Amino acid sequence: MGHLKLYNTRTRSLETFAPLHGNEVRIYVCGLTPSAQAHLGHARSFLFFDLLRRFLKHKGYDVTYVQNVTDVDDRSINRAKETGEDYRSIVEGYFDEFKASKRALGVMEPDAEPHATQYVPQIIEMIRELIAAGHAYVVQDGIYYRVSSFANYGRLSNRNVAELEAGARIEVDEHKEDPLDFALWKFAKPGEPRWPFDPYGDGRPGWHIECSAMSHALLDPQGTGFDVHGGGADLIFPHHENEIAQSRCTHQGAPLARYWVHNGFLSMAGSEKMSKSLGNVVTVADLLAQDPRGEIYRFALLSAHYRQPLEWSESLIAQSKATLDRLYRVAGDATGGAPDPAVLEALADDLNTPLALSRLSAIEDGATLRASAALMGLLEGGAGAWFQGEGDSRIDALVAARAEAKQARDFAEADRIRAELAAEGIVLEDGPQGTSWRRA
RNA sequence: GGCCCGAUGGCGGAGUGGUUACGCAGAGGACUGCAAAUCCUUGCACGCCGGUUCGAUUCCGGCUCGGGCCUCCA
Repeated sequence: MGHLKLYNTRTRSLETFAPLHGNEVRIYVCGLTPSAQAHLGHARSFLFFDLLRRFLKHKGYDVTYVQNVTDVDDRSINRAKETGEDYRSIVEGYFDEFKASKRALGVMEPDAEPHATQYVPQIIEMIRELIAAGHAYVVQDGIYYRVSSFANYGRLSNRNVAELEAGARIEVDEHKEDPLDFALWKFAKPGEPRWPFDPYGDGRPGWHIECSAMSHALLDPQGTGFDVHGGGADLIFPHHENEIAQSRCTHQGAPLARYWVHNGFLSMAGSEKMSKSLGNVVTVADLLAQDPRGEIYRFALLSAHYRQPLEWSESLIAQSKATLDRLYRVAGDATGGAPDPAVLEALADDLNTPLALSRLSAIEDGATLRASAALMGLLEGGAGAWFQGEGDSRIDALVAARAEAKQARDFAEADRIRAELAAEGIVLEDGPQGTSWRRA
């Protein structure tokens, strides 16, 4: 075991992880564009990278984790136009909601959460460099990256430019030299948010350049590359391909990141990838309304390997809840254990969480179980919190009344009380120390 | 059309060239006033067709089916 093996999209193989510099691990994950409500699929991605981060920290690495926020884009601007609201309040609203969801799932805060609009100077600087080097050109509606100027374009996603051009749709925008060229800067139309960029014109950054500029500013000021770049599998092309093109051309050709890590998608049962446009979304808030124990959903999301598709269903939730219930019973209130090597080994194997979760089930010692589960951010609540709720005097009174009835061998009354509680989702368990209760 | 990934028992989901995943659900038993929880026992499997092999769910090829990307996307 020992070393982490991680699947690298760039080489399409499992590699043994080693940091670029000493004990430092620098991770950049493409975050959210909060111009619409985020859903569970987004949560899955950030939950996975949270796990990677926790694991590397556990391994003793000094991890810096950066996750950006694309706080201005076409969609938020359009929504602002429709509703008359400021695009910033739209973005902030969705972003705050999503932060709450992440908290509920036990996802740690990133070390930095740069917003694109805070890095406009750095973005502009990078665009200037690209123009100066002949990698970008200015036309009527914006500034574009010249894909043909970068020989390695397509390397990450295993595509070649000729095929991409053959398959490219006819662009509405005929200002570009080539359909594959992408926007670095979009000139502002009347009423749109704008930042000055002399001498070319006011406007806003394109999506791809934001990530190149922010990872450079926060993780890699030397431009020699950082360790892990992550995101959803749908970002491989074109987003990450474009980032590489931009960054390598401004960093004397150094690779942008050593490991490229991508997670698979979440779908609804019998459906395609979860997405707003298909209307098949579930939000974390929806789930929390059903059962506020966010850990259930964390567990459920970890039950499939991160690169595999995961089909979300009611039965997955029920299974996760049942398993977690049992784990909490085994864990009890034990503390001070060390993680089980078998769990560590499973996680070291490309974060094989389904295997790690099954290893967890085999642990009999409460302290070991808790320490092992903690690696995945699980079982972090007290056993009492999970089972008992927080001392409800009404329920306690009913339980006491039932005990009396039992004492008097009035089982009809005892069962009536039990049924009454069961109707509101309270399950009673009689043990040697008396009766305890939990929420079903 | 191009590129990529997957196909395991009722469900989720590992793994392996020849013997057990594991969890949830189910069945039987113990315990219980009856339950619940717990413990014991237990049934159920490797998409199809070829090939390699003494032997393949595991390796190779083909096929079928499913998913993803090729346009904004976690």
